[in-house]
Amino acid sequence: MPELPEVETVVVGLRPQITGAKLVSVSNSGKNLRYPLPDFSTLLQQSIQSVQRRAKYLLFHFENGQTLIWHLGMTGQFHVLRQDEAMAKHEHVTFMFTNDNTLRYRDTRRFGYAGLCHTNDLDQHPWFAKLGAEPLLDDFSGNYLHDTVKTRKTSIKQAIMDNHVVVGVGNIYASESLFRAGINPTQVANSLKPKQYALLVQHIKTVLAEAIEAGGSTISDFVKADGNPGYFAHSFKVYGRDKQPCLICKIPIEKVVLGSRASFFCPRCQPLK
DNA sequence: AAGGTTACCTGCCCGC
DNA sequence: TGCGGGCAGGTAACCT
Repeated sequence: MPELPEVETVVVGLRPQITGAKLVSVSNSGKNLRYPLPDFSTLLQQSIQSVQRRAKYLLFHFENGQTLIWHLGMTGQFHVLRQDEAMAKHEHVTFMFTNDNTLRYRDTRRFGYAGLCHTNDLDQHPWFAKLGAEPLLDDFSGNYLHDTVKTRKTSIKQAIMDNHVVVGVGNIYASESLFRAGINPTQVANSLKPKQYALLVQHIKTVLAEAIEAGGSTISDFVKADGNPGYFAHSFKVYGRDKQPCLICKIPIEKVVLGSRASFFCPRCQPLK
């Protein structure tokens, strides 16, 4: 489900609701997520000091120097609810706080996963150690992208969806940023012109920033922490628009499968070179 | 080392 | 109406 803008939206929504809250108990459905859940007992009686995003992970920093790391997978959702509100279908973890609030984790497909790590050791954690650049930071540049994919013969779309290259760009925003940059998704990653790497980087940054501004993209089940959908899906120019007219040149948008992921592009606006 | 395939899981939509 | 196949926003363990 969530790419970087959706995770950022969840973090921004949760932050004011749970920062400072002291954890009193944790319960779970008994079903595993992608991996077994961590032992939450060291977090009991600890307050959440801050909530951050890194790549597509949520980070909950606790006062004892531990960080709860959480990935939403494809269908993960967090909701802050009162303690007396009933457990929803597919709700798998419930965190109870001293202020009568609860943080609930729902995940239909259970591709989400969580882990615990000392905050100072986050960079060495296996989930983070090999990650590429954060797309919204200045070190993600045309030169960086060019240098990072110079040995890659895969498609440019698969390259920008690879966490080792740049984090947070999933299937939707990969197609959308390539359209904006006028680059064909099937183009071999190391064959772009220098200016195209810079252009693509610029468009990845702007499309992600615009999507964050819109509260993310809701296709079927993404919801913000307040339970409402994000609105960026209305701004899709190619994603899911197979056979519909290009918004620029009116010829039909095409669909191609790359790395077993659907990819959408305009053959005229994104010529293969 | 890069790249292809498979697996994890549920729900929905489509065609027969 | 029912069933099977394919597909869905992600990641990583395996192979070659």
